[in-house]
Amino acid sequence: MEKLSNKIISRVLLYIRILEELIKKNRARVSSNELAKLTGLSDVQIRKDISKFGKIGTPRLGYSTRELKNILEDFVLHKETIQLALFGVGNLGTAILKYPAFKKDKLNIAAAFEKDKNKIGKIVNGVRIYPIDKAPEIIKKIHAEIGIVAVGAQDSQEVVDIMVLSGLKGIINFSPTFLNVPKEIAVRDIDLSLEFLALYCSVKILA
Amino acid sequence: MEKLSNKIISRVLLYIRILEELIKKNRARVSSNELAKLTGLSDVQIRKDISKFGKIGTPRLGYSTRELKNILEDFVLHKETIQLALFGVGNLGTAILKYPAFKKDKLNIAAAFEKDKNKIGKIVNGVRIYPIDKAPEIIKKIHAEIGIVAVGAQDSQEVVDIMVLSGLKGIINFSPTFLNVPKEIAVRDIDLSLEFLALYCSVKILA
DNA sequence: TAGATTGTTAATCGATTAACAATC
DNA sequence: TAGATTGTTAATCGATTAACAATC
Repeated sequence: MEKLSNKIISRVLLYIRILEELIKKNRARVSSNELAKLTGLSDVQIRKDISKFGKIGTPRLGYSTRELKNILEDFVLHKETIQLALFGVGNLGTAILKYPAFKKDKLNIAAAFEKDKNKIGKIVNGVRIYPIDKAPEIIKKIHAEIGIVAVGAQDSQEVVDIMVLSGLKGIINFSPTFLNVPKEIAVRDIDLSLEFLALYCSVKILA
Repeated sequence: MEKLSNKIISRVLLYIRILEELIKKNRARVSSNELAKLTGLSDVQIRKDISKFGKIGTPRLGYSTRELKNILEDFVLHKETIQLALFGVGNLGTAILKYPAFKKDKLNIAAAFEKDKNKIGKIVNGVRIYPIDKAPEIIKKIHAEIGIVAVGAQDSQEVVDIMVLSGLKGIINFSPTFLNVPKEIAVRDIDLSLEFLALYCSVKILA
């Protein structure tokens, strides 16, 4: 099967969410037209996306919600569990820990690190908080592959250096700073600043 | 000037960030090549993006960091201040309130709403927290245009109904649920689930 | 003048949409 | 069989990259 672009994958994750809602409501079937309305995308795009996974639908009847969800999920979620390490358990870090994950067994935050001594040793949502200097040792032990930067801008580079040292292969960065990282490490920057958040909204509003 | 795509605008916001860093380090000039290294983009793309704003660079010398930053900022940030209203002051809501905004006078969270009575009346980062049922009244008073959904999945639809009622024109949704919203309201969904966060990272890692 | 870097035009690539054939 | 909906092929659109001319 041909490799899917990130764009398609992120739409597929959206389809999965919506299919779960429909299944919860005991809907057995759904048409591309209805999915279009629910997602804001076009029906053609949805059929095209789904067609990458095979001939799953039935003319006149649409798709089986359950079958479609299973097929999409099987593809999107890797076979092996990926372990993640969280750096920073402030408001943002805690929000991430508590955010619902729909397949906890495939992606798992295995440890969290903090500099605040009052938080060390605590367990938030099942995840234990360690001091930052233990990171290299613990990350190796738990085989974490991806690190999440949820510390303030002033601490982020320092934390990232430790992450690199610990052998992480990917970094999800919530800190609004430019990170110096060896290029073999994948970095995904996520910007929660008002400028970014409002971007698409306000462009549409002001257009 | 031709209208810019969201893709370009979000790169422009990145350029502004990096230019600010460079200015802080007293760098007067920067080449497209150096910006390419700092952003991970190609030098051609950077020159192409910048060329949309005019002939700003000087062959052999590159761009003036200060001039470029001012021009980009002037364009990206609208003239008028946009007021926002935040719904939900839990961990995520608090993180958003505290996240650094680089032009606070252009985008401003003017009020926050909560159902938790213990939080009502408090002020977080300069923003007062009101009970949710006051939302329609207060939103009209402060002329808020965009609302941020930072409540749990189970409360999100209820909160959104109030937002629609209050006359907001745009919604930034952090809740991992599908929202029922009249189509004249712009919705931007932001997914903080591990699946989404790890998406690009893990695809790259596992590729 | 020579060399480096910008800015632009043309080519390529990928994603979306339109049209329609296949199928239940 | 008729009608509705899927799946696919071709056309369009937009974004990126390559090549190179312009300029300091």
